[in-house]
Amino acid sequence: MEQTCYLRHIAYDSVIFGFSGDKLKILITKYHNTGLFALPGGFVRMDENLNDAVRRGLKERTGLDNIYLEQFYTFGDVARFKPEVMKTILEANNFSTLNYEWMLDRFISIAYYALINYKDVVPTPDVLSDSCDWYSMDDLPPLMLDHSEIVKKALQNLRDNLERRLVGMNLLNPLFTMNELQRVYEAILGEKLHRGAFQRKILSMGILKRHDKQYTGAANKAPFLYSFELSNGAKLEIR
Amino acid sequence: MEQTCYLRHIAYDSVIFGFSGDKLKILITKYHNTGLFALPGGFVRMDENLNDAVRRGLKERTGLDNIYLEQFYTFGDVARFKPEVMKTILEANNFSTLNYEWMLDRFISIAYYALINYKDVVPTPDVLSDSCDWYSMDDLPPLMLDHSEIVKKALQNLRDNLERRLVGMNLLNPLFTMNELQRVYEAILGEKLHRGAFQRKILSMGILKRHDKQYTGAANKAPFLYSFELSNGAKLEIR
DNA sequence: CTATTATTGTCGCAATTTGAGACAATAAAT
DNA sequence: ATTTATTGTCTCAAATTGCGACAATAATAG
Repeated sequence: MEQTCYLRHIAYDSVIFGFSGDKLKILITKYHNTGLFALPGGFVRMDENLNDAVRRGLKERTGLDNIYLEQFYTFGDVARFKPEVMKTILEANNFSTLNYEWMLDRFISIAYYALINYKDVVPTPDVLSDSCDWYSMDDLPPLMLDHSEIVKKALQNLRDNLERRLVGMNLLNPLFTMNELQRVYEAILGEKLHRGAFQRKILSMGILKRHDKQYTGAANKAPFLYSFELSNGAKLEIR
Repeated sequence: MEQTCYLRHIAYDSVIFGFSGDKLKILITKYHNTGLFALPGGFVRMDENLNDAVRRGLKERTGLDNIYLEQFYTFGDVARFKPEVMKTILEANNFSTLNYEWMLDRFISIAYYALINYKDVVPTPDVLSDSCDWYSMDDLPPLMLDHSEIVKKALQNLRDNLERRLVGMNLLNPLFTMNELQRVYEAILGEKLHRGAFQRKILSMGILKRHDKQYTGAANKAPFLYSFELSNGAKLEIR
């Protein structure tokens, strides 16, 4: 983690979405001894693709490879330059600000959102953080710098892309019921959808493969399980 | 243009769209004595917002303020790091590579697209370029580095945003006919649209104000002129 | 002044998509 | 066997879209 290792002035932040208990959640880290909450982020090595840097960070935080990842905006206002904040974090961790002076510079942050299966993840804090935990989108702690704005824009982008790309299933198990999928869509869009119309629409797209029924033990008709599968050689991008 | 003035490793590129002769066009600059074509780009000052840097560059290139501008992607692959190219440009302009060594570093580029009224612009080359001219999207010269990819992605984004935001009119005069607007949409989407359906749809959105007719001298019914105007307090963002 | 021509604003109709409710099927409990 | 909750599917109305048609009209030609 030396100065020469990373591109100066460049950082990334990631909004990592998961779905649990009918709620859309994201991963938030908390820095040691500071009470500061932040999005998981990191820096780009000199010899590393930007996208690869983000995937590396995601791997460290979630243990997952092959995550659905989307870049959505780059934040570059001068107002986000607040060296005191970074200084606080470094000092709270007994990092000499001499060696890490480059971290006190102005940064531009490229923001990504990721969709992962909540169950697959054991959130792991990094060196500076003492926790990395899920928070419901409707119950986030106050975030440092402009991270609240980043989250807001991430959700906005996810919603916009929900129909065009077919990303809902990335938040679920490989096998899921129609009801689970609908609840994911409802959590993302923040509104109730009509069951019949939703089922009809999704099925008409021909991207789901139907499997055996799921017998949950509940006293009612068992739902089919589905997996995401392009039957014909259809492209992922709709339209 | 000294080293200390700009943020290292950070550049922007802009895809500036105009509409003329039923064609969608963009501005391309050509560097002195090199035969290299590129998108208009620039750097971010230490004390300057990223978005402001782009607007500053746009102002220099087009003379226009208040341009419709959209950030769409940040390109950060290592593969775009080709110091020879920049060196060629600097040497062709008799710029000492000593003073401009920072320009030979690896850069991450934040890409924007702009929509402007073709007629309003007198394209102006910068210090390093000997021309800044319009090129039809279907007849672009070979562009340096990954600039062709940037253009491709810009068009893709513009198309995706065309319905959601109502951006077509930014390429036209304040007063325009329905036919002109349709031709803009067709140029962007790259397909013919049905006249009746287009008119009905646009008018139903209630965002156009109808003005007097335009008597062109042609032997046919004169079309109405329209301007873009939100009648009720509607938001620009649709949906 | 009348006929012609090209283009415009608008309408009608069929086809398609969407919203909302209804109903039979069914897995498990009573 | 009956009840309960949920599922898959259907029907019908409402809204949207694709496509052609028609009258209106600005200028020109005769």
